[in-house]
Amino acid sequence: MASVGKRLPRSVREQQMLDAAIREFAQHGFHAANMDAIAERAGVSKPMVYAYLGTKDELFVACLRREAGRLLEAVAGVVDSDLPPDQQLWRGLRGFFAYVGKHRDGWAVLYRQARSREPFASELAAMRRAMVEVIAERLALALAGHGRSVPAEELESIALALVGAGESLADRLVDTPQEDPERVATRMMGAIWLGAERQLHGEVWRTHQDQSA
Amino acid sequence: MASVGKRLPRSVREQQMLDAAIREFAQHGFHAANMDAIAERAGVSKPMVYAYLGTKDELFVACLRREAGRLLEAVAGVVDSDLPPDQQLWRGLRGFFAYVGKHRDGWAVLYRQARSREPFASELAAMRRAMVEVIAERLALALAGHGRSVPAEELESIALALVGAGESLADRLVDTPQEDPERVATRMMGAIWLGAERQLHGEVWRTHQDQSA
Amino acid sequence: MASVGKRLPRSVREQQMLDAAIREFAQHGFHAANMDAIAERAGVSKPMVYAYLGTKDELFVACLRREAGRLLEAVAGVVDSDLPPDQQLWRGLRGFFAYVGKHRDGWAVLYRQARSREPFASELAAMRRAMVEVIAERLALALAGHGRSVPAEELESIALALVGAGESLADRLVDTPQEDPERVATRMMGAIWLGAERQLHGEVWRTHQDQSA
Amino acid sequence: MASVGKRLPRSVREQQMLDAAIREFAQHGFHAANMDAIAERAGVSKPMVYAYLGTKDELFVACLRREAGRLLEAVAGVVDSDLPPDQQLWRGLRGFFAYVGKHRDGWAVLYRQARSREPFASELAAMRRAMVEVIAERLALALAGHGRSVPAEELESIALALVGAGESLADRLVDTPQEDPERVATRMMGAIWLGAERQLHGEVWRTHQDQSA
DNA sequence: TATGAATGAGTTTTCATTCAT
DNA sequence: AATGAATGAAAACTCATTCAT
Repeated sequence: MASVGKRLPRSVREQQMLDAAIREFAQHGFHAANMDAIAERAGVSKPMVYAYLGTKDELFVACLRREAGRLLEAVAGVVDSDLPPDQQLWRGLRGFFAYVGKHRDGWAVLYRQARSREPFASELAAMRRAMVEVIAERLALALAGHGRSVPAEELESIALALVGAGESLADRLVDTPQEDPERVATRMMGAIWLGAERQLHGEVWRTHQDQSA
Repeated sequence: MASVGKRLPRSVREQQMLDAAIREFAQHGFHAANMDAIAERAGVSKPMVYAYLGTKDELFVACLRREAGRLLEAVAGVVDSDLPPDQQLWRGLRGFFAYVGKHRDGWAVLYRQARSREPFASELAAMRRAMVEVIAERLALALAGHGRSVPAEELESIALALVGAGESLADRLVDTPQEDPERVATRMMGAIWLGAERQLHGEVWRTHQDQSA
Repeated sequence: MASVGKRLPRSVREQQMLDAAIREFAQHGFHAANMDAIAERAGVSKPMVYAYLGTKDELFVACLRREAGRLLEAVAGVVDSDLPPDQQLWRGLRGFFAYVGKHRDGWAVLYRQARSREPFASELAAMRRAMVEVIAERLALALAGHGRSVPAEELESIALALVGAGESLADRLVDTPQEDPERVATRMMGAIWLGAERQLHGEVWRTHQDQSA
Repeated sequence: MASVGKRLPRSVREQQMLDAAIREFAQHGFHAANMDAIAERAGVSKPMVYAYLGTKDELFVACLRREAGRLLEAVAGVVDSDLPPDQQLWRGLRGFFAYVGKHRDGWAVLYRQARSREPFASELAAMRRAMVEVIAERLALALAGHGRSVPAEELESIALALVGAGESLADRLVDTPQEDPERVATRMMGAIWLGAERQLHGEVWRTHQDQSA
């Protein structure tokens, strides 16, 4: 259906299958996704899918990995570790939202699926932790540059909140065709960075803080 | 198994079933959850479950609603709309994390499940939107109190980021037994509010902002 | 198909299913046997089979066990351990062949199937070993009664040969409708016992034995 | 994998394939045996297997035939029809067990497998019948040499029992690496021949025989 | 000669769901 | 009110077998 040509080399077919699978997974969710449907979308018989990409689980993981890789490239390609931290953050976010906005069927949706379904959740959780680590580290570097330091736990919470906020905005971006990735990135910088910066400069929010101080 | 089929009144039975269902859903996820298992956990035969709570989907929705209701109560019970906005936020967050921390099998898990699975996703999305609205509104009120205003879109993004950050931290809270809800709430205030406040006071983050200013 | 009645108690249905399964297995062999066909033969839907008797493997084992039990009863019921060993052997054989002859679809065929297919083979091998042990023991007792003894290994080989001969004759019995179980038993006694007796009396066959001695 | 696709002559390739197939069949049984695996073991692509040896069934039969032929040679090569019957039997058995002991994969797998699986069973049954005939004939000749005769049916039963005992011992031989073929053959002669001889000499076992006589 | 690519057809197994009692 | 008995429907996965190159 998707293609007419027969007898293509393996690498090509695999990409077709991944494309098909990603669409199907994105549309119906992991469970409701149907191996028959995936095969049909790819213009291939089911056994080919199994032969090339294995089990449904394995196939899903393959999709996840391909999309994660692409996203990573898209982000890594625009972040330069010599820049000041807020510029890094900004570029990273812009790259991230741009990618998500461009591939509305890709990463973000799979990610949603995977987060709640073992055995993918664990794998994803690891990726996520890695990303949180990276961000926390950048923040620590930025602090060090200002001669300050903040407890690691604190930093991780900031990073985690940041990631969560990013996911949340990405979700909306995916579901809202007219939304502009660049604007989303800008807003997120506004919502997050300004506060993070204050924290990094030593300000603390306290239950009974004196607001005017 | 859980109880000895004692000819209980309908409302009690229903609660038992919901308890059982929530555990099962939390443990295995919506799809892998098994109606047989739920019935057994509830100490009831399957037809009873169907008679009282309907289809698997309906049952899940019932679970969702009960937990959402309880969470809402928990939060609404501690927020007083006469307080200054940051205090409202703080109390709301504390209530939220406290509830999530106490019912690790409840809301957060169902929520995770539901977000990626139609037809629940839409319903959840609605709840979520409502919550974002509420928060955005509070922020607007606070601003008005300071004689300022910010475009509605901006406010919603802030609120959305806030909600996302909250979910993210709640997720970790659920998965991390030793984590203390109070501390999580405090950190979140730090990570978010400080920044939101700056935004609310008119500061803006810009691509080429002058960092030293 | 086999029955018309609906809504029968579990125990009855289980027997019907076992009957059906045994026929199917006997007719087509384990692998080629078809769960659909078994269900149909039993006049039941497939899920019932799975619900009551489990997996194809488990079902086969259940068949095996039922038939083994019946055979055992049939044999044990006619052997009296107070009789002299040759009488025990004779009665055991007669019971065995009689049973096999009467249930040509039952034990012998399943046994054939099972011997070559893991994971049943191991289980069967155990039964077989047990039977060989029992026979070897009887032989040892008989010898002791005559004040003689023979190395255990030797005895086991005799017993094993005996069992093999029995299986062989049983196989033919199953495939040869006109054959008479009683006659088969008699012949086997002739072919085996006369020789065993000589061995038990101390005679030995040797490569270069003097035949006239 | 086994060899490096060297453009070998057909006959060689065929033998390699048969070797591979026999191993696979022996290891997994006919059904579970996998054509892919066989091809891989043979270091050849699947279409080659089909081109040279045909269908899975045909391939199995080919294996069967090759092994049967070799076994036959091994036995026929050592039996001299001028020898006295017990010597013929002895040599035959020794040859048989020696072969089985040396080619554990061939015998066990093929023969064991084939006995329970149509359409091979019939073919095997024929071989078996032939062998029983041959043995019965030898026995008849031996009897004639002594001026005696025994009903054909009787002889066949003896032969059949003999074959069964042989198979049984062969099976154990296959499963018991430390067992010595020569010893097995000796024991079988002891267990079987002594009795057969008595029968051939006119003794009969009877239900109520006088044991002391 | 030799093979990577491709598939039709079938199997076991599982579940949500509903009668009949 | 309550349940054991029963099933329709579907989904994942496998394999022997054959083209097209």
